[in-house]
Amino acid sequence: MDKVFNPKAYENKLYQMWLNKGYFTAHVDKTKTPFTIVMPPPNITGQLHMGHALNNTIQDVIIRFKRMQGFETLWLPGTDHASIATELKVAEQLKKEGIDKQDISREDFLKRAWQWKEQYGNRINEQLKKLGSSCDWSREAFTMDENLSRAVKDSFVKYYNGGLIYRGKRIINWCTSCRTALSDAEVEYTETPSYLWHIRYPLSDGSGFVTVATTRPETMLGDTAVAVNPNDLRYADLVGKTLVLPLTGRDIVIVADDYVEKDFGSGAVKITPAHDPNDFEVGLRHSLEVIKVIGDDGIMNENAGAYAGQDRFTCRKNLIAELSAQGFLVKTEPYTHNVGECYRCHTVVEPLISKQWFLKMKPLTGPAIKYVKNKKIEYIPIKYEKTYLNWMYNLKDWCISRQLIWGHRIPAYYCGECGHMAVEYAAPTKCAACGSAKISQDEDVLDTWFSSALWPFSTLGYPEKTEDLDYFYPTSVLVTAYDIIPFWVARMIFSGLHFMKDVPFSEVLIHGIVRDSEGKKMSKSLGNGIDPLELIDLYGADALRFSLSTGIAPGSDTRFMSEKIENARNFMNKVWNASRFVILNSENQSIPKMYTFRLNDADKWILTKLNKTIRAVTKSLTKYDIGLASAKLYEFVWDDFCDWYIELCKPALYSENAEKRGECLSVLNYTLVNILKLLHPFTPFITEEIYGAIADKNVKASESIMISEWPEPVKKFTAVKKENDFQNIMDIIKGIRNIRAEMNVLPSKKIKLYMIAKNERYILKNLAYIKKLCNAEEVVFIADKTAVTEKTAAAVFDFGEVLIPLGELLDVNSEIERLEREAEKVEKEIVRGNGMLSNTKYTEKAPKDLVDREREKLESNLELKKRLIERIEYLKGN
RNA sequence: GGGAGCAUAGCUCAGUUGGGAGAGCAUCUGCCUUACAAGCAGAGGGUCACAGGUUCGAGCCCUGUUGUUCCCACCA
Repeated sequence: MDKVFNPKAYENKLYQMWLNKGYFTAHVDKTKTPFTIVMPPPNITGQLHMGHALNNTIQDVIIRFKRMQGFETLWLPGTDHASIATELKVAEQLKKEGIDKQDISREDFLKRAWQWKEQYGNRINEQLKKLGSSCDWSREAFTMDENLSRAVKDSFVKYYNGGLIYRGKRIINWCTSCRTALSDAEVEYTETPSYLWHIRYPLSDGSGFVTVATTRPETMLGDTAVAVNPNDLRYADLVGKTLVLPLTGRDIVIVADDYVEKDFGSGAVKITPAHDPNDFEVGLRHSLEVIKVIGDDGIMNENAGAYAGQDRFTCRKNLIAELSAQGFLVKTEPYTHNVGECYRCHTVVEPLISKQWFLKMKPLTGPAIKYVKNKKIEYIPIKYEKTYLNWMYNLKDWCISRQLIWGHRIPAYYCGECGHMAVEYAAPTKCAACGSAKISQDEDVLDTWFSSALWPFSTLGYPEKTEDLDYFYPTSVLVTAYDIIPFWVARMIFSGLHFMKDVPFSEVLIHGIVRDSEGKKMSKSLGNGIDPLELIDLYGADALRFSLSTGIAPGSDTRFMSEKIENARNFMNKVWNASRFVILNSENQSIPKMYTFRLNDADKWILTKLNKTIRAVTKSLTKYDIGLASAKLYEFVWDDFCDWYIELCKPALYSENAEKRGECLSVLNYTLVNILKLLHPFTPFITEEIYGAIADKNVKASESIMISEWPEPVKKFTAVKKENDFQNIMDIIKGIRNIRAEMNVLPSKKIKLYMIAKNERYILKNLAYIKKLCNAEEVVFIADKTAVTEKTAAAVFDFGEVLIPLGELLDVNSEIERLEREAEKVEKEIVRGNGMLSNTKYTEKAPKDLVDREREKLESNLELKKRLIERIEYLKGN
């Protein structure tokens, strides 16, 4: 084994070994309980970033833990076709070749998109393998695979036949750059400083004017009314009259509508039904004309009169200038408001009226709310349930059609003769109404998220009734970041309930996002992203995984800091070297099986600690509290096992007694293997590599740690009391070390110790530890401190004293001061303990074992105080 | 406008059912002690944002205040 751990030497090799052995592949096995996770499918445009690394580390920790616990685990990977994102990438690629997307045929574009998929679609999966992800690649899915597309078509037709999908003209969010409709969830709002322009609309009869305010003046060309609040006395007698729309000369009517707030602005609102959702509603209520003035490309259209052909923002500028010149512009007020942008290309979204396909939300959200409220689906942490419910309550119908090429084409067919529309699973050959064969399919594709919503069951074979679907659905836990709850989690829930009549998963584990060291979101535009692959290259996949899974609390964001991964790397090195120590010492030794020999006090101590760690880690992982589990492990491995137990083992290991050596190695190997197992879900590579090198056959039951059994606590010995006793030995060691350090005794200097102890026999039994760990060469037990005439410093305990002769190194006065400080501390403890125990309410109400412990503490403190005072008196007397 | 979170050591963060405040990094001291200097031993450092309340007991539960972050809505 190398002196320093070297992940590059084994990571790829081990992953290949796992693959070859088929450990990742799940089987339908009715004798076992399934545990299933469907991976949030990364986009085929994607490259592994820290978010993926965190998300997949968490999933892999859970899956590996459950696999070792004996569940039939399936972690199902796959990728998403990412309609808009991919289409943008492909169009970009074409542009570099001088080809405009509009200029090539649908078929040619699709060919290119599939080429992209072939070329880059698998990139991220290869990167996930580097991370150690133990997913079942044999079941890998892609949202546009034939069977998944079948699920999409099937569910669309079912929704349609059930009256849940309809086609209609509504105001939708339109991206003028992607040239497609977007759902509400796909619009990102950013606060943007702009202006509120106040414009004067003259009354047709010349008797005055009404002032309206707007942030989007260019839409006034499509105004068909001005609305006021019905209770607004200022405008009461104007309702029904007409105004002349400036610059157009068109007459528009004044209507009264509750939507208008009296107190905002002038209390009069221009109404553009074609370009604003609220105005559209007003328009419906008052049967207003709908005039669309902005085209799909963001250019003013023929209805914009003189402004036709101008870009919407150029038009805005020109229009303002003209209004101002003609005296219609009353005021220009600075105004900051939220502007919607396309979540993919960040072009300002234009609300406009358009004929689109919608999925009705109300019938679907009902069950989706009920199942979550009834805890059939549990959010972890629970606070995200509110985020989800809040979103569900306020859902409007989902615009699911996209004017894109790359995606699932909508299975609606139109007759070229009579216009009859049919929504069918398979394309009809002739029109059902007129018999014509002139049938064409709807040009639109579906929102990417429509297919993502079916992921937990489409990947398992739906709509076929497959064995997989039967066995693995509902899945167990969904692991994802909170930012995707509306897009994905919510939609999977209502889709699963609707089509499968059962929840898609029973738990949703929400984690945070990885931010940079200053707490900023990592993004391409900021250039503050950190490449996980570089980190793997520098520190190893295990270090990256461990740094991502430690110090995190469920649901909260983490900052990435290089210190953190360095620390994780150091920990890996620690594990490596501790293992090296055990393995090298085990060479050519005869090692007995555990529990065939008498355990010594140090063994009992470490095994008790191991038992506690096994319980704690298992409990935390069961609750998916990855951060807590890894922290407990870290502490046990580094502090208890490495810093204490290994050191305690050295006297025995370096002794001539082969039997003792073997027994010691038995406990060392046993503890080490358990540590490796507990650590394996977090750091699979290093633990597998070390497991392979373990020589003690007694503790190695399987060929790979990955498929070994999860540790169970051993109830064989009641070591709690022993642990306390051994704590005395550790306290003695710590006390002596402290004095040595404070008195500047060189570590290499051997010292002599005098001991006065009530539990002399126990200490005697464990004396070798004290001698070794304190570098003491001689220990003399005495009955009374007066037996020592040398100048000594003292470590004082409730059970005795350790006197360390220091000769001229010792300044008696400062030793007295040191002991007095200690006595003071103890006195405080005594006052506190007395206070609590004299409070009858406490002794009555607090748990009995707690009170007992408090009593014991008080007693030992009283004893300690007594000894300290005696010691101080003694020194003063000299 | 509505909702949620956060505030703990110099920094970044943990903190289980309410039962004597923790880690890493940084700082200070001493050590290459035959697993590990990516290390070892020792030390210092906290009014758990503030003010109330519940309780025998509060970092943790309740109310309010201040600061801060995020999500949703989109009143022109």
